[in-house]
Amino acid sequence: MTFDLKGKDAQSSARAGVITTDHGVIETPIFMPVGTVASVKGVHQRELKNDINPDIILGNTYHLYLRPQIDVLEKAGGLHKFMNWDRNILTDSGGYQVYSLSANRKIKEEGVKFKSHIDGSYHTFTPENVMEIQRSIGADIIMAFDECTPYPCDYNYAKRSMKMTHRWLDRCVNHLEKVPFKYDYSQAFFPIVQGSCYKDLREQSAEYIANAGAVGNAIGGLSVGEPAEEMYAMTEIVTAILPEDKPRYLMGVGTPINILENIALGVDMFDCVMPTRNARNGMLFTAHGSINIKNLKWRDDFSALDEMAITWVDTDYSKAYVRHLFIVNERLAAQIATIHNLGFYMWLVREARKHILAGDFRTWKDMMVKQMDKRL
RNA sequence: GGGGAGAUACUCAAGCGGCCAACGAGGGCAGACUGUAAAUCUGCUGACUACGUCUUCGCAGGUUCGAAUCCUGCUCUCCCCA
Repeated sequence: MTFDLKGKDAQSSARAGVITTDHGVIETPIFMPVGTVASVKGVHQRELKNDINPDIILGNTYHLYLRPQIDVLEKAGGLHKFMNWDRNILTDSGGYQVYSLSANRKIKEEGVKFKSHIDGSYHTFTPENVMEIQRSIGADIIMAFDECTPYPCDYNYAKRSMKMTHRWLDRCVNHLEKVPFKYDYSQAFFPIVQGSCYKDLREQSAEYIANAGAVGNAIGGLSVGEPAEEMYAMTEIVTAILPEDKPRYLMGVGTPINILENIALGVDMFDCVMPTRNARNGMLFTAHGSINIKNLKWRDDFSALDEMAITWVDTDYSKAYVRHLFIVNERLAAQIATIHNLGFYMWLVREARKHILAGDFRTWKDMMVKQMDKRL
């Protein structure tokens, strides 16, 4: 994997670059749609490719390990072939499940013991076996096994957890050297900065991760309930320390505004379930803020779903019709909303890239944030 | 014509003397959702001059300190027999 910086914003720390892998190029800043269990929920791969057109999507180690299980992915020839996606894939390591499934797991130095939410069976994830699993899944970018700490998080716990995540990182790196690529393309490995919302811990962690010398670096443990200002403060501290010539991935972020603000702080990659999950729940993101299309006020509004017409669903369907589909619980509602939301997120980061290259990102970003902050 | 069952809020449906403005489900309205245990979850859903007051459980009377709940009559619905 390589990363070439193509330009920097004249008004902020935003950058535009190109990541190149064996599955193609990724123009940054990028938003990566989340496809946890080998599917970006609600859209066909053909729609994803043709209408939304992301350079890279996400998969999840924990969920794919449980179903369809690793032997199936190996027999299929890797996740790309299994799901018929020939562009880039990044897999999260299961570190987020350490946080989100906290009721069903136990953390030890050796690793994390999970109780499967599907059949109650017990499974242990260690830095070592997570690396092996990710080799078998075969994503282009694989993530270190970490602990995503909750918010708020006691300082001493955050510090201990961060240090364990660092030790786990060393174990991931050491073990990865012993496990060759399983398919005919290479994989890049990203370590993850932790440290909760503590400035000194974030600095320590960013330095530790920077010293690991990876081809790309991630910031984890944010967007877990902290105020946006704290998130930005942490990102700013970390991006100042992480190497400039490597892509920076802010995990799990976020709202359209979160993304623009973090691009301004020097983040290159984002992923979030928000455009897909919220689409299924009737929330549409637009350049003028988000709307709940299920609300009564759209009942007889026959105007285009979104005048911006970023994707074809925006003009093929009216607000009243899509509201009706949600009200009568038609699956088509979720499909239309998902294409719309992902289309909007992709538009947002592409537009950001243009403005970075033009040198006026900050001005554009401030205008967009102001515009999206007020609801329709 | 005879016998039986039943009428409860927008709908379905509990309740069968006081803890009932009335369980539950649906529907309706609104909110939440940030490396997906989420096509999910939460709240509200008789009226109002709203920590209280008022009008509700087919209709009209009655019994009782007190009735959606008991009694009488009426209206309507459904089932069985002729």
